[in-house]
Amino acid sequence: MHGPVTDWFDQHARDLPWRRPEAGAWGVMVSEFMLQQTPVSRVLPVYEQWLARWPRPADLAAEAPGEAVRAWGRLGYPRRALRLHAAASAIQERHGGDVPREHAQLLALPGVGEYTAAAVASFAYGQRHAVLDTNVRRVFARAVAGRQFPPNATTAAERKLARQLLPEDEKLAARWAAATMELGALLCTARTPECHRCPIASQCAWRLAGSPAHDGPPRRTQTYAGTDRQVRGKLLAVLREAVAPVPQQVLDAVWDEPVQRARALDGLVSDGLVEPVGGGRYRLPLS
DNA sequence: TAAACGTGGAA
DNA sequence: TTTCCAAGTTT
Repeated sequence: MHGPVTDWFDQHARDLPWRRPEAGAWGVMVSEFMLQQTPVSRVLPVYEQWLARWPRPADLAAEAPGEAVRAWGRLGYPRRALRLHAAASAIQERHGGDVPREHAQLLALPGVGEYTAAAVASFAYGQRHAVLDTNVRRVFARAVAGRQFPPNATTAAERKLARQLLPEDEKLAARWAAATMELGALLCTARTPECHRCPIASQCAWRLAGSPAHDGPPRRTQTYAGTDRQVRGKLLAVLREAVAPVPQQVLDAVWDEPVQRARALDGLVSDGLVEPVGGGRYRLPLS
């Protein structure tokens, strides 16, 4: 199935800015942080702003972490901004300002997990790594395992399968990784897959089995309304827009339940996303 | 291992 | 209107 998939990719791959040669490893890394749990369409404008403002890791490392949080805008999960800033600092201190090539060194950076380390090594440096994101896992679940959806958490069996399917040739392996991910993102989607356009529809185990509905344990869904996360989001939105420290009283206006509001603010402070400056005032972190 | 962690667009 | 979903990591 490799040929059809990589051929399809050559014809249909999106022209995304982080796929252009000028993006470099830093561009790839920034995009990978932003794309964690966030759609491409929302990442695009913020990515352009970040790369224009901080074209190298050293440029971001020289800024206050709060500026990263501010520039993160409404992408969500703002701890990613903090971790990307910390990763830039680590790259500056430990790697002379260059994004490391070694998977183990990438993995040691803040905010870089199994997926992101493999993605940067593969996409930026053309190395041979099994890149297992939600798209690839879904493609393999369907094409190989004959199931509609992969398990909730990545399993050893999935990693083994991904390694087995990885072409031996390094450059081909990197293309395969990008191609399987793109296939999952564009055609083999979660909700309404476009099997009629899929280059491996005739070999897909799930289709051949009659496209059976998901049976295993229910897929985890998350609530949001009324949670601490929603309160944190409202608090941080005020602080992102503020140019000066914000009085407690202003923050109090975003949520009426005082216990939950205090808990959310404490959480933001302990996460390093918010800095108390005394006198009951708060701001995005300067250090 | 499971829960926490944002946000907004599409179905 | 509600639910689902989006290139995960950390604890």
